[in-house]
Order: sequence, then structure tokens, then C-alpha cells
Amino acid sequence: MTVSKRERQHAILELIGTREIASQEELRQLLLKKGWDVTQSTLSRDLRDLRVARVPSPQGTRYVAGDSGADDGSRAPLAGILPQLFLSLDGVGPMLVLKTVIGGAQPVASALDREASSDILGTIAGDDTILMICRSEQARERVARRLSTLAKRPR
Amino acid sequence: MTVSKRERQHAILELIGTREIASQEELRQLLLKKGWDVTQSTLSRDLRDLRVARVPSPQGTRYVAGDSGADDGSRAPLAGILPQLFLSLDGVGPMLVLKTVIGGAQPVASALDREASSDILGTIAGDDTILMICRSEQARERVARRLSTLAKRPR
DNA sequence: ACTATTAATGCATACTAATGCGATGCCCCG
DNA sequence: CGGGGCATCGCATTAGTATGCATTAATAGT
Repeated sequence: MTVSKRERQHAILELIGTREIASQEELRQLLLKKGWDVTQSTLSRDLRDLRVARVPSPQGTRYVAGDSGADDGSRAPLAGILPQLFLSLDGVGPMLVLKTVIGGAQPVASALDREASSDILGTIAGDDTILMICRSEQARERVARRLSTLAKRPR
Repeated sequence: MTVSKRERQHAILELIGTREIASQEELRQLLLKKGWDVTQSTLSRDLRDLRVARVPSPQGTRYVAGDSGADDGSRAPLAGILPQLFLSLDGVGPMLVLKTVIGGAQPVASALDREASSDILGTIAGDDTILMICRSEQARERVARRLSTLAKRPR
């Protein structure tokens, strides 16, 4: 039944927040004492649904209720988001400054980081501005050319 | 060899920060391409040492470099946290770009600020990247040398 | 009420990760 | 040199997690 599944998952989060649980079998035992009788299979699926992380350490591995795992747009490919968010591009020396719509800098910067171009030493992003440090002026020009091309592509 | 172990673990953190890695075997293959040839056993131990979390989700499980746990950051000395958080260092002109594990930039930058070196005009930190503006290229080289030394210190 | 459809599970098993143990390579001290 | 103390790592094996498939429920439509 649907309701009990939710309640069970809630109970799981409580247990995980309260104690140090090392395995699904251990979790199963604890749930048993609380009246829930399910198999390890179910727990595996519950933990996946809840995105509960398994963190190993020299003191043993433990389950921890994660960040919420909301993977918003932070995994979108550059080519997909740049046309929507891009505003302008300019630079000096080895630095490139890209402006985006408000709130657009973080997703664009994270897409940029993921591409791991050797032309870019790193990026720092605020809310609507990204500073890219390039390896050289030449590198900056290459990056600028590529970004303007990507930005102009209509989706 | 101690050195290669630490380097390998850094390579692991970089890979994990860049791609979606689902298993130790997959990680092993990626490391192989980078010239590291180790077994799954070793990766299991490395991931434990690094406290890398394994997070399941409906889209598949993946490894994510967690918070690194212990340090609450804001008052830790540079030498203490850098080895844990450091990923890479690079620069052009008077600028130095330091990459850290996700979430590591703020604590490192604040530790840097507290040292108040006259070689560094200032720092700007995002989530995993720090930009340092140095007084000169020579200053940048000094700072870079010092930071790599600190970063390599075994915990 | 009957059948189709979808969810939730258990079972058995495939897959993945952790670990006991021994081998190896260092480093240091006598 | 030679042996002790350490740390690292691979191999083999065990421990633990994920999943395909079948079953049972609950729900909806006619």
C-alpha cells in the first residue's frame, strides 16, 4: 500500500538521522523493531528513492540522508543552455568576462567547468557574471570564438 | 610509494568531480587511461580514505566527493585543510587559480586571507575555485610554490 | 463484478564493494 | 649489510547491494 511506503521511508530517514547504520540488513532489523517487516530488496529501492548516500570512512561505512540530491539544471550541456542565458562576452589579457541573464552565471559556469578545457584555468561565477581565466590571450580568443558560436545557435 | 598514492587519490577526486562514475570498476578504467593501474581493492580503500559517498538515484548510482566531513572550516589553518581540499593549481600573469573539491574554495580562501601575505592582493572564491590576484608574476610563483608544498603534506 | 493497468514487493541471483592475508618495497637503526 | 617496523597493494573471498522476474494488491474503466 502506498501510504505505508511513505511512512516506512519516513521512518527510514528518522533512523538514519538518529543512529549510525552500516548496512541495509542492520536497517532492516531496526525497522522490524518498529513494526516494519520488509526485505533488503525493498530497502535498497527505498534508499535509492530517498537518495540516501553511503559514506565509507576508516571507522566504518554509514548511511547519511543527503542534500536532497536535487540535480536541477546543473548537469545541462553548455550548448543547450548558453543560447537562453547568454548576454555578452568581453575580455582583456587572459581574462574573459561573460554576462548572462540574472541567475544564469552558475549553471553556465558549471557547464563550462564540466567541459574541462585546457584553455581555461578556472572560472568564478557570481549571479549574472562569469570570470574565466584563460591560459593565454590566444586561448582566450579561442574560447571567446567558441562561446559566441554556441551562444548564437538557436535552439 | 607514498607520493603516487596521494596523487592517485587526487586524480580520483578530479575524475569524480568531473564525470558521473557509477562503480569502482568504471573508475579503474578511467584511471587506467590516465596511467594509473590499480585494482578495485585499492580503489575501495582510496574511496574510504577520501570519504567519497556513493549516492543512488533513479538515474543510477554515482560517486560524489562529499564535504570531507571533519573540518568546520572557518578557523582551520591553511596547512591543515589544504592537503584535504586541494585539487590543482595553475596561473597566468599575476593570477593564480586554485581548484578544490566542491565546497572547498571558501574555507581555503578564508585561510589564505588570514595569512595576509603581501604577495597576494586579494582572493575571490566560488564553490570549488579560487582566484588569487598576486602583486607580480614573481609573487605568483612564490605563492604557487608555497601552496603546492603545503598541499602535498600528508595528513 | 470482471479485466486491464500500475505499484509495491519478495525471491533468487547478478553485480559491486570491502577485507583478511601474504608479498613487496622502504627506511632506519644497530 | 641484515632485520624490524611500516605502509601499500594484489589476490582471493566474503559481505553487501541492486535488479529481473513473478506475484499480489489496489485502482480504474466499462
